[in-house]
Amino acid sequence: MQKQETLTKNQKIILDLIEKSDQPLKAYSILFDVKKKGINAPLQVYRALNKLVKIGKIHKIESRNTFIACKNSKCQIAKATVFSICESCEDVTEIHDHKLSEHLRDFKDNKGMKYNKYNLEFFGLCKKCV
Amino acid sequence: MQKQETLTKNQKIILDLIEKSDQPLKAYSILFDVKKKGINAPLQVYRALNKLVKIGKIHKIESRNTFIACKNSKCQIAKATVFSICESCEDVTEIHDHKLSEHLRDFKDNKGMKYNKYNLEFFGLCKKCV
DNA sequence: TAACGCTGTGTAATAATATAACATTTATAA
DNA sequence: TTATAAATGTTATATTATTACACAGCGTTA
Repeated sequence: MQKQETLTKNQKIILDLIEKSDQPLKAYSILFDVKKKGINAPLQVYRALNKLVKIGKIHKIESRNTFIACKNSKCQIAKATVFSICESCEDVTEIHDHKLSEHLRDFKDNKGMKYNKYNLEFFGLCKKCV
Repeated sequence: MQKQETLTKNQKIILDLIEKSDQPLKAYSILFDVKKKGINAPLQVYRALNKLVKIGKIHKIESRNTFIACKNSKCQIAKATVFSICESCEDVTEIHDHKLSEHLRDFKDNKGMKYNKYNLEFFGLCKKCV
């Protein structure tokens, strides 16, 4: 078990906000929203975001510079992430596919590289936008 | 066949530079390097980069905001990219793994999403940095 | 208790990445 | 030739993220 009780005030405020949104949020939109709670500077937001990413509570969507809560309770460390992104409406969903995860986890290149993490982003059009 | 002869002057200058580097380059470091060739503004660089990405000559490493040439002559459109990234020395290699590509290409989620592109980034430590 | 290391805080300034808006030019196609 | 799509050059600005510094809180341990 991870000790999630140890989140600090700022970290909790920001995690709460992200968890309440089903879509990814941008750092500066988070900043705007938490100003009423006394968080005033970008750095305060980025520090909390970095920590939350580190402990696997949220993920960063690299191609969009946004942050989304991890719904998978098992996913305690951000080692392996797969997202589906609609290029029209920007809707993002985290994918948990056992078979795919297996393949990615087991992947070996021919360079002797030691992997500890991966991030996969699928792009396309969702049902609504097709 | 793609008509690669149709690259414009700016596009050629920037593609040349990226191709000569075996490691990914940042937009503003490219800008610095091409100033002597009369390219003066960020937008000129970004326009060329975007075009080159679009036609598959280069790829963007999303987690690093850098651009790397595609060594695979078949890779004419940037639909499917896999990179290995060393978190210590930041060395980046493009991976072409047939089996992996098959799995990714064939991936279907349960949302009825229509994919046209994916990007996968593996992180770890390269031989030198282990 | 005191000294230390570690993590987090608050604040100001600034760096790094990327785009908007506009006028103009060049290339391609009808 | 005209028109139309794509690229250019330029200025300004938006967006994303970090550096630097002073300090507070907490657990360890000497």
